[in-house]
Amino acid sequence: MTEPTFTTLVSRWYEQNARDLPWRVPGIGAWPILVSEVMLQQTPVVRVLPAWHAWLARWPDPAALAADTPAEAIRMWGRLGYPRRAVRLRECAVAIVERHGGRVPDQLDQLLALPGIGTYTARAVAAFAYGQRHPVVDTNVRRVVSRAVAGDPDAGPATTPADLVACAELLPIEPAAAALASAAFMELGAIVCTARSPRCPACPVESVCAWRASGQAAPTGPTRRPQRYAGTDRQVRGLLLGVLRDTTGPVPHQRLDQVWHDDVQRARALAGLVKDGLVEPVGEESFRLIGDGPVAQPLPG
DNA sequence: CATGCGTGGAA
DNA sequence: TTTCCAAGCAT
Repeated sequence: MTEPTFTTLVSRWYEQNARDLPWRVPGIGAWPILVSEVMLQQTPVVRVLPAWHAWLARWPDPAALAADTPAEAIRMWGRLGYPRRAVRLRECAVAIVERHGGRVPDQLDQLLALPGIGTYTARAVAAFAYGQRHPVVDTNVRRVVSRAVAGDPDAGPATTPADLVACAELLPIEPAAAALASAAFMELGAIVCTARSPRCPACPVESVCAWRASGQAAPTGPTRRPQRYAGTDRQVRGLLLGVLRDTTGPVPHQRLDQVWHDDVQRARALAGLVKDGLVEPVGEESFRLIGDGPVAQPLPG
């Protein structure tokens, strides 16, 4: 099999144009890469950068995070959004300590079995941290391949097995080159072949792009109307968690009552936070971040 | 497999 | 001002 022109063009472009992101530093280690991948799930790079530095300064390895409380993980998550990821990342650290001696596993099935690690993240860690040859398929890669190879302006809403096969066929045989190609596809989608306003004049594969060749039909908008944020349970959860995050220990429910007027919705949101393992009741009157209790004191003497 | 799950900045 | 997200995951 010959290495496709498309892949070499994108890889060369990447070598010249890649952003120098800290988790791309050679030899950075699997744990920093894993943390970056989880933080980057639905959160923009510019907001991840400071949180990533702070997180790794405090918890340089899985064992350090596993030994701390979920509440502190939620606090250090700051306002990255989707704070369940913070709790899952800590659970992931616990599992890494228990199952793998504190070292991030390098096998795809072992990675996939960790909390908060799905198809994309497992493959990203295996490829970027361990140099293995796996297709790494995120929304950027699916869009790039959909356009340049298939000629479609948009990719499907979710990654399918067919997407993995299509991407695998684009990868060089040599594992390190394959990992670089995957990073290059992602970068091209993030920087040039963006969803709404692709910068085709700056694209390294404009000359071989099927979408371009077929007249570049306009991307169609989202298939379904996205849920509005204002007034949703999501917003109320965010407000409640904001108070709990900025307070150490239990918060009386009267204080939580002030964040939202609708009793029914507020109670539902709070119950959701408890159900999701982010918050726990303390007695009859208060709530706190999960595990945000007094640390066990060593006995005197 | 369609939904729920935060956030803050760009268009 | 309102809209639309941005390197997904779990259920």
